[in-house]
Amino acid sequence: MSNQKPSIPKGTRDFSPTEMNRRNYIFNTIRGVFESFGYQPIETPAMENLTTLLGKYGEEGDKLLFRILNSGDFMAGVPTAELSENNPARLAGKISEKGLRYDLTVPFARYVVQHRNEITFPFKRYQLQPVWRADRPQKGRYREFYQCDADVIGSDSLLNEAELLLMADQIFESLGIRIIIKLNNRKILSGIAEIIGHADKITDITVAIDKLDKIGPERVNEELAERGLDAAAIAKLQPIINLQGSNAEKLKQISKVLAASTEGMKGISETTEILKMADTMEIKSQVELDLTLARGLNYYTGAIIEVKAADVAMGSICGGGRYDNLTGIFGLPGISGVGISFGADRIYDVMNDLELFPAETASSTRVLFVNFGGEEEAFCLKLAADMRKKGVNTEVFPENTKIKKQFSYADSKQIPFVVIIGESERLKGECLLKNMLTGDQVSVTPEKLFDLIKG
RNA sequence: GUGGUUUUAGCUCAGUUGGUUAGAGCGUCUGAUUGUGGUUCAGAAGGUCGUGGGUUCGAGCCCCAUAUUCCACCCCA
Repeated sequence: MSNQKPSIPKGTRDFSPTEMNRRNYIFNTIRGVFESFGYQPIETPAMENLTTLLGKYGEEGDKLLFRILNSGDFMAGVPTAELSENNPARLAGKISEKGLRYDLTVPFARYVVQHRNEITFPFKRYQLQPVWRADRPQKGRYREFYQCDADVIGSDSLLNEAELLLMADQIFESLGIRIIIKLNNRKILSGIAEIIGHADKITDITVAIDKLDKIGPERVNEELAERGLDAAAIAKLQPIINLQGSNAEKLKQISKVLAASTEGMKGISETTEILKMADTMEIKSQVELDLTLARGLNYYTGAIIEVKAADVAMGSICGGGRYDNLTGIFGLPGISGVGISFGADRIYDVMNDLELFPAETASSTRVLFVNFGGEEEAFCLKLAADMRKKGVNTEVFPENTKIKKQFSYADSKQIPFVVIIGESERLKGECLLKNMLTGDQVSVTPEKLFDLIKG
């Protein structure tokens, strides 16, 4: 066996105990809010059939799918002629029929169709699982990362949209992250495209407008021209590109432009309604109507939601929207869904940058019993079991080694209390409790230990 | 997928025009202290310089390939 250097694939990471404690803090917060709104957990397999995944994320998405080589003799069904053809796409289809999931929404759509007879609609589910993308890694971008999705399927009510905004508001408030919620609507975008006479160019228009705050209005106009829009159409777009003011003012201005578009006006009334409900729900974060928001255009049909951290430059940390016919491709048309997805890894990075993690996320152990072996050890084990029954996270040091070593251990794990029971303490029926933070020691009876430790 | 960038001890980084045995801080371990951590002092361990080739009397340093990191584009959580 040669001595190989250990490594992990590009864009993946190990999570050490401190990171895991912090990540779990994020997951628990998200899960808690999801459950408080009545969402129920499901999980789906890491891998899906490629037929489920392909074609759902556009051409780019297909390229970013991790494919799994068929087991056994994966070359069995490939005619020798095709090997020399140099057609990777065609060959890939024959030697691979499974892939790692790219997001949680498409597998969920598949799940809903497959389990339609067990599900009561509206169905509210949440799902906290990793997804994989063969993207080139950079800051805030990983090849394996966790999404935390909450979706409602089988309800057209805009109450769901507003509720998702409220959940985002509550989650980021309890994590201590100040956010800006951006809201848009696919129907408004369609209306704009329709009005300027380029309904077919909606993707080009939105992709270009999406870059507004990045490259500025002039270069957006250049890009629009490059993407095949005539001068008249670009001129008509200017009121949209230069849109300013409060949400109400923006809606007023857009409705003037879109008056002739039924779909556009529908988008405006939806957005007005969502904003009104968000207001009733007393959402604390800033909610901003932003027409340049064009994420996930491949399947969103109504509201589009994106959340950015107010105090850190990072891609979006949360995104979502309504999709009217996602289950249609799997043979169940006419079911509308709306969902939101939290990017746990980016939220972690934001919290790390802003130093928002509470100190107690460092370790979960509250008390360590020093081990002196023999009868003292037996005594400690009983006491420790009692502590755990009362809900205190408790460790007994596994070996009778030097006290110094045992204290160092407690210190490095940031365990706040250490209990010392040596022969003299045991004979007196007492234990010595040390507070590691202050350095104070008190001698107490085992009965009183819990009260002093429970915090 | 395109262009650029990074890689030296567990971590963060020095390392001169290519020249003896590659250094520091932090961390780890041991001891000062056989019932006390975090502070202090002393000592020790830890490197095929990302990997594989090449040039050279001689390569951490130069050349090629490759992996990896980060950044911009594309796209996205």
